[in-house]
Amino acid sequence: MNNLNIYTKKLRESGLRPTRQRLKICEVLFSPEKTFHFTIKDLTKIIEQKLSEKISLATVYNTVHAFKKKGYLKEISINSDKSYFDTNVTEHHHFFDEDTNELIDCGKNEIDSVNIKQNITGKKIKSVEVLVKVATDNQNQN
Amino acid sequence: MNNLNIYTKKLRESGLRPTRQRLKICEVLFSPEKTFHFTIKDLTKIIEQKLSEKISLATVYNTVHAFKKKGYLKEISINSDKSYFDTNVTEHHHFFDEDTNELIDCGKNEIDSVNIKQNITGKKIKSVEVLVKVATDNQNQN
DNA sequence: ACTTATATTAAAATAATTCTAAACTGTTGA
DNA sequence: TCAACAGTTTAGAATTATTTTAATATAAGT
Ligand SMILES: [Mn+2]
Ligand SMILES: [Mn+2]
Ligand SMILES: [Zn+2]
Ligand SMILES: [Zn+2]
Repeated sequence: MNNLNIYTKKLRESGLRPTRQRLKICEVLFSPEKTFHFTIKDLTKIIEQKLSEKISLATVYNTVHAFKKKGYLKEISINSDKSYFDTNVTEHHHFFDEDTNELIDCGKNEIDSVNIKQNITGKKIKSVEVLVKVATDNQNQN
Repeated sequence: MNNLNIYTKKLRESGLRPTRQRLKICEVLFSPEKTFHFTIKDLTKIIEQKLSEKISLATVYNTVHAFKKKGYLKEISINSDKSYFDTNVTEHHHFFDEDTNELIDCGKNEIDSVNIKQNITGKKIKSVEVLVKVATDNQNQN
């Protein structure tokens, strides 16, 4: 079974119609061997470059949100004014390079599992994630 | 020495002129006994309510960024399209209530110190913070 | 094929934040 | 004391990410 059929099946199973646009976006997001992080702008650029197809910005937003809702993408909290998304949907930690604004996965085995002693009444823990900010040593004294 | 003099001194020492607006904002941010989290919108609302003074939105932004640069405020990474600020500038962890969008401090003693085994070549760790997302148990299946 | 619910689209709307450029004010030193 | 200047405030415009709108197109079931 080729990728297209796999994506078609995956989408149908999620109750999402396998449209031309969604299949193209699946191809871009899920065919790379490695998972990666991206912004909507990044994704739009990749689509423009790798595909002959033009996909409207609204559709890119719609699709990314639909995929997130289905659990095929994760949104990452970064100190920034734009959203980052992650094709690695497992719970994991990140390094954030403040010099380059680059987000780097941190292997689960690189950080001991975080033990939380406190709990919020009536609330359940949905995720526990660590963000390690890094930068070059020369502290910028502006 | 009253608060105003303290803030005046603090600002002067930072190379910031103790203007009427900055002193008012200091009062709002730093006189409460407890630290707290806020957005620019929150702060603007507090200023409108608690103070006779009107402070322009641009000045609120300018001041918050100036205070952040001087280390009197911290910006918090939340999965959202607006920035949260924290008057607690010590390194600490947070709970984020996904139902209410509320940010709650997690005592340093409630989470064991996080040990990072990986390191990024040429980069220094600037901060290590944990974000615990919580929500009511009934998972929303939308 | 026909129907209908879904999806795509361009364009407009929204919302947070930053920029601009003019007016204002705190500080300094003659 | 006060002129001069750098730093600050301000309203409003600009920018940017994201969402909404409403019209058109398409997938899927009959
Ligand atoms: Mn910012
Ligand atoms: Mn969002
Ligand atoms: Zn990741
Ligand atoms: Zn806090």
